[in-house]
Amino acid sequence: MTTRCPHIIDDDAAVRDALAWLLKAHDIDSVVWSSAGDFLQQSEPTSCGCLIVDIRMPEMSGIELFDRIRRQSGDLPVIFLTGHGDVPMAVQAIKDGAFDFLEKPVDEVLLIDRVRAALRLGGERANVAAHNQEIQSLLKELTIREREIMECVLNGKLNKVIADELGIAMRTVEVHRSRVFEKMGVRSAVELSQLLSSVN
Amino acid sequence: MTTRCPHIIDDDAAVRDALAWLLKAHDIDSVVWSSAGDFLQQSEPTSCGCLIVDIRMPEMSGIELFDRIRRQSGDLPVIFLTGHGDVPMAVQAIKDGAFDFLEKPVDEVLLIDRVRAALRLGGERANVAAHNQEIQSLLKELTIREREIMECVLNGKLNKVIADELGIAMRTVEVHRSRVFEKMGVRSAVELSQLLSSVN
DNA sequence: GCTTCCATTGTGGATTTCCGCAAACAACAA
DNA sequence: TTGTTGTTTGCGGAAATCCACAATGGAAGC
Repeated sequence: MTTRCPHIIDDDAAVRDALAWLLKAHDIDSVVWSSAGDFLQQSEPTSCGCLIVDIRMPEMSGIELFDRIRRQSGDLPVIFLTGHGDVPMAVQAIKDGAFDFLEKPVDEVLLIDRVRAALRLGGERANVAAHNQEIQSLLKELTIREREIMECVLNGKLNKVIADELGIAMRTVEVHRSRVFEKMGVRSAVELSQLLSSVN
Repeated sequence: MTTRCPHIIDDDAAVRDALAWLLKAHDIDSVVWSSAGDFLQQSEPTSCGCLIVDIRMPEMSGIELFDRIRRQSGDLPVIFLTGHGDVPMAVQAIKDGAFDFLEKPVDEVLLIDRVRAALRLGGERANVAAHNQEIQSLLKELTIREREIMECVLNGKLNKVIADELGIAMRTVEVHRSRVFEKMGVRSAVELSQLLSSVN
């Protein structure tokens, strides 16, 4: 929830400074990196609102970087910049979930617009991710048995049925069920179902 | 559930016949159209599994067609073919939800692969759409009051609370609630919640 | 050995849901 | 006028949920 801003990755110092300057001229602070590796290792995950990546880099290509970001930094909106892009590359990037794919020289107005949109989307995604994170940590608090009972409850089974299937007393099911609700912070099976519907 | 196959739209008879022949050589039947308008007006919606569209057409461009398909025929996977495509066009197409964007001359193996994938996706989408259609038609059977009570139930409210909020007797709520379950073909609030989670 | 956590079960009562049977009232169509 | 549909309500009982209080046994950790 802090100051999420675009991070620029480009091996050409002149280019990335020009980009940063352009953004700054539109009141957008940014962070620059000279390589994808530096970004992945040193960047503060919470500071990054979107990525602007030059696709023609030594060491690690933008596409390759994109793959790693998917795993590490969650789903950050990535704007690819390229001087030598072709259609298949652009298609693949977008299909893989890139936010945009722009050719250099890029129209300034267009770029600023896309950066703003990417930051907006990045913020939304971060919120969703944070929410999912909360749910996951709640789920982690459940014991195995509780998770088991929860599954049954989510399948709409009655306590009696669950008790029968698991070969335990109904009272036990009630206790687990109650504890699941308590730990998950809900008060009914419906709430639980809706809470988890966004995750699963 | 009948024989969904690719539909080819191209104003050049030689091209579309060549495409149809190529597909046939791989055991894929297809239907050809000489214009987007013809397709939109005359095609049987249930016969179409995916679209192969040349983007350089008179009358109506592929992009324009794509827009109309979105509205009319649901979400059919669309493979764009183009001889003069550029990166921005491709990016826009994919972002708008096109299945793929291929440049001519297209590699035969690649095309066949993409067509097969598009057909597969088209089948899945058709199933999902059919399922949603069913749910929608079920929802349409509900009376206004029933929908109202359903909303409350989905919010996890107890009958007592609902009755209080709506200023009616608890028994009335029970009746509506019961009828909602009956009409929607579920047996509990949880099932109802999960049934609707995919739609809403 | 002791503590903590987990799973288990019981009793008993309050609350809620589920449901059949019965019926009143209004709006609207045949 | 008659019939249908939607909304409303009551009664009463069976079934299920919710919950406080109380307790046992096993496994893991200190």
